[in-house]
Amino acid sequence: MAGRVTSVDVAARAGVSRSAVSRCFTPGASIAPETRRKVTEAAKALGYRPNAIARSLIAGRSRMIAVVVGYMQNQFYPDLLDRLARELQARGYHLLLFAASPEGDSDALFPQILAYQADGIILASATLSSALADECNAAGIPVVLINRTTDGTGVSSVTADNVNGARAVADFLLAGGHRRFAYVAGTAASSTNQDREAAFRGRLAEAGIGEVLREDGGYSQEGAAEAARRLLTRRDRPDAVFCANDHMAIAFMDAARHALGLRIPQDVSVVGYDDVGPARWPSYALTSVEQPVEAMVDIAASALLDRIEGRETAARIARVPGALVVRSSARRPAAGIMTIDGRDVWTP
Amino acid sequence: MAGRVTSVDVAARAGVSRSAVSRCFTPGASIAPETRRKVTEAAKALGYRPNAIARSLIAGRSRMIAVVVGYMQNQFYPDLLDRLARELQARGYHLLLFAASPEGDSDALFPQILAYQADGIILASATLSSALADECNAAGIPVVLINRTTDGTGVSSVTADNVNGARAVADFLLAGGHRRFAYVAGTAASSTNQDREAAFRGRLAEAGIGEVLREDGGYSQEGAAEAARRLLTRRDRPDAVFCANDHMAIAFMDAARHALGLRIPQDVSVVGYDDVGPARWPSYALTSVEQPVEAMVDIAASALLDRIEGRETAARIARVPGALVVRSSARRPAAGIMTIDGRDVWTP
DNA sequence: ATCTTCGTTGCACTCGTGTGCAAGCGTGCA
DNA sequence: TGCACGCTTGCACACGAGTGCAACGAAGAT
Repeated sequence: MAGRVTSVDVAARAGVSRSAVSRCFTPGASIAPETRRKVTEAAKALGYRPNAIARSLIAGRSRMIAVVVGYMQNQFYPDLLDRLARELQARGYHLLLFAASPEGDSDALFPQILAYQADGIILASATLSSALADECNAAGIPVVLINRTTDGTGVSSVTADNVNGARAVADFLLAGGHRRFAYVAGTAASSTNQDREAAFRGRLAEAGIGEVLREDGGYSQEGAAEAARRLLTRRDRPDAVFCANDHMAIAFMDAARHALGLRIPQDVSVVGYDDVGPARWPSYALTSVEQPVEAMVDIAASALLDRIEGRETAARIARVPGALVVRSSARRPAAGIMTIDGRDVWTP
Repeated sequence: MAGRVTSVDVAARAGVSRSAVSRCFTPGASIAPETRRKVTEAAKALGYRPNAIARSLIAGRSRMIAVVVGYMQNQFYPDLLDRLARELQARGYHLLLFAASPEGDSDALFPQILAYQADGIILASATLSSALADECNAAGIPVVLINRTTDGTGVSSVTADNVNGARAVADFLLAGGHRRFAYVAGTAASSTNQDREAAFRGRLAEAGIGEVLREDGGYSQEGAAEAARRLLTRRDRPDAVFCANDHMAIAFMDAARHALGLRIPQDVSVVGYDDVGPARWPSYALTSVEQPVEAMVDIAASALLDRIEGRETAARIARVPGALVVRSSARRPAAGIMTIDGRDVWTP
């Protein structure tokens, strides 16, 4: 029962006081080398590990970060979670995972997060209600949103540079000679979706394209497949479709090919957003704007920990640029594509 | 600063002792209705939430379950994690997530799991070293392995019924008239891989097939693609390939089609294991043995919580059956396929 | 030899909550 | 009316560790 060893046991065996044991495990505390040796030895012999729970109680910091995720079908979120767990572990923090129910009653999570004294909270979902973020912020818990922004002040956020990303998609499709455009939307209320749609339409409008078809895919594959059926059976079928994320783009492609018998990109070009793993699978070879998971995690972790550890008090709003990775799901323009590190990238 | 409200504040406002506050939030404690009302009112007014950390300290139970995952590329694991988080939340537990490094030095996690006083631990990976499981078990922490078994006693495990699953694959491929078989292996040391391979070979041997080609895919897509290149460029190319999981089967199919120009299933039949989301995507339509996430999570959670809460002391070894879902990545036998709940299932 | 100084140590209090124990109170029965 | 019983309640201790404070000892300075 190694789990039941306390500092009292170690102190007794080492012949010192309990304070000495505590100081031995507290970096920077005043302790004689000889005492440290005795304590370390006794601790090892007994298999002693300081109880993080008790430490949290007195320190007022749990070194736990609550992470709330919505759904995991979109490979972007598992990747994010994986990186996040490693990054936080490396920095001495741990990750308390909460799954928000799809209906968005994530408010029920607030008391639980509070109860566990999480030092910070990361909301990783484009669709979570921002009420949770505001509540936590009001309670004094630093919050970082990933893949979403909010109007509430004091809340940090890390997103892709959706505006420039969506503009690049518009430029890329225009350069490819497309004429009839469509947008398959994610959840309309999500800021990420709004930014992508507005920037895409805006750039097209600058180029004189006023009409952009629109279908709501609700960030789901069923929604995207349905959108494909509706868009691609129109008489004035679009020849270029921008899906709000890869997860939907893949379902869109599958529906176009297998349900409607169309060829990609000959009959219709498809572009996604995220550049997740499956986008690279040869069956899709999806042209997509990358959302750099590593960079986003680094920034999110730093923003959160800087606030938790008091190095900074202001909220940080970060927009991370990502390349438009060109593969073969969309007609390629004659110029503007460069190969960088083995990837074809749109650089007009 | 709603987070700084303690039971002392609530007691003062309600005009009762701190004990009364505690009892108000302890199910089954002796407390008068009127007192409860006063406490509840004061608590609500102050935004009081019992501190789970302090509660854990005194109760000796943290109501946290450590979950260790290996990698998240294989969609099975995100799905598992998602279900697990919801199930544990529903039962009043929370999930402390640990990402094990791919090299398998997951032993560094042991002290951390111990320090946080996790009530139990779930190891969700086919490839994690069982040393961690044995250490936790020795420390008196209930352990459940998912997707892996171990020889160590006292450790519960939940796996698919790999033996019957792999046998079904062999039967299915034999019924489809295939002659030359190959197996793309996962990590050789994983019990899941061993079970699947042995059962597959065993069943084929019973049918008089002694030779089964083998390539190691190491549970990675790169490995599977390489395996495809090696197997499918042989003079005696196999006409039926069983991949140890869907994640590899998908990469195998992509390599076969796009790198080698083969048709599936005309030139080669492919069968996977797990029946993850992408297996259903029309581009793959992968025939695969299902690994029922919901059932596995239910069993794992019950097995763990029954031990934690003292209802049971023995370890439980569960093998969950899963159907062989027939799609079009493998030649279909003339008979033996039934449609159940909209799925084509192999039922010889 | 005496005083000062600095590093080290232990005492005791603290974090926020659960709970055994005994006292308090009200009620029902004889 | 008196007694016993049961439900409530508060006191006090416990959980396991961090830390300010004062005392202690050794070493250096005068």
